[in-house]
Amino acid sequence: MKRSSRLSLALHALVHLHKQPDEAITSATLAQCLMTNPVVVRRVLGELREAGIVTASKGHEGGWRLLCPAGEISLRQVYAAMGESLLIRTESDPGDIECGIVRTVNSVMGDFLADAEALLAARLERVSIADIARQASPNPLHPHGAINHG
Amino acid sequence: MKRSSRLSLALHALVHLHKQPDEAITSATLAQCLMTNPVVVRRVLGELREAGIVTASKGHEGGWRLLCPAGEISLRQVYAAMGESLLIRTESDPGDIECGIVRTVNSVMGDFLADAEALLAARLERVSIADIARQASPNPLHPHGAINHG
DNA sequence: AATGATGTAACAATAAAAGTTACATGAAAC
DNA sequence: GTTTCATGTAACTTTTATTGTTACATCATT
Repeated sequence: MKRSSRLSLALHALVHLHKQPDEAITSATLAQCLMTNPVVVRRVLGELREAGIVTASKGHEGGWRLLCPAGEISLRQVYAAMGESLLIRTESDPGDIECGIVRTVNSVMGDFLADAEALLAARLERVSIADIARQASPNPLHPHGAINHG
Repeated sequence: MKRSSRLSLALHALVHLHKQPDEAITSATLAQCLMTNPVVVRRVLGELREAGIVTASKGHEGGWRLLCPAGEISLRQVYAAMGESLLIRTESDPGDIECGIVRTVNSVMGDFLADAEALLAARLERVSIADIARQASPNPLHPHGAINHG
């Protein structure tokens, strides 16, 4: 895994959980699907658990499940749950603050980013996990659309 | 300096150049203002030079100057010149591409980010370096800022 | 020529993210 | 109640991106 891809990981995992609603999926299995480590999966899904999107059960037949239908899980919820921003912070060192120009640049960019953040959230609200799953395999009857990837 | 702050650095430098239009400012001087290193300044301003926003002259009395009035330099131009995105890339490893779900997640997020990028650019277009300079230290004598034409 | 600036390569230091190991905790099966 | 298997989490290592630094070639001006 290379970049800041926790959001991607989360979305990917959620689609898998959506596609297999009958039984819980373990971190180890998901890790194989996502080509990463079980602990990384737990870290990411742990945030989704705290946000009430998924649930985890221990022991035999344990693992992860969705807590609500995939059509009701918006990307905005997932995004918010991850506690990270799609926007890069542009602020400079606190030490620079004594310079009025730096303060203003930080302020202008801060306002701008806050604005942009709200805009992004509004757009993410419109897409659900089910939308992604649908797009991943539009027609389950067609062979290459219906493969159970993993 | 901590984070991805090249855009902030660029804006800060441009405001300084705007405020001292009579003489060129050296990388060393700017580095002091921006609390960073002369080479870093050259790297950042070098991109602005390639974008036609500033010019650099060598030798005695050399340094950096604006190529056009600060009121005509939009943050979008500066943003584009930096060749970086305010949006974090969310794609996973190329190795993951064999999985249809990963492809779809990457595709969905890619489309979304491209869309968002255009939106950000449109908003950055509306703010100029002069706007930031004005906000940093409003000039009581010239409330609208002196247009440096020629 | 001497001076003083940029341009750039090469490397070091730093910080952020992800990967890994190890183990405690809890739930279900036997 | 013991065993088994899963999560929860801490601690550490590895990797990657960014920035900082040094060094020096290049070029313009005096």
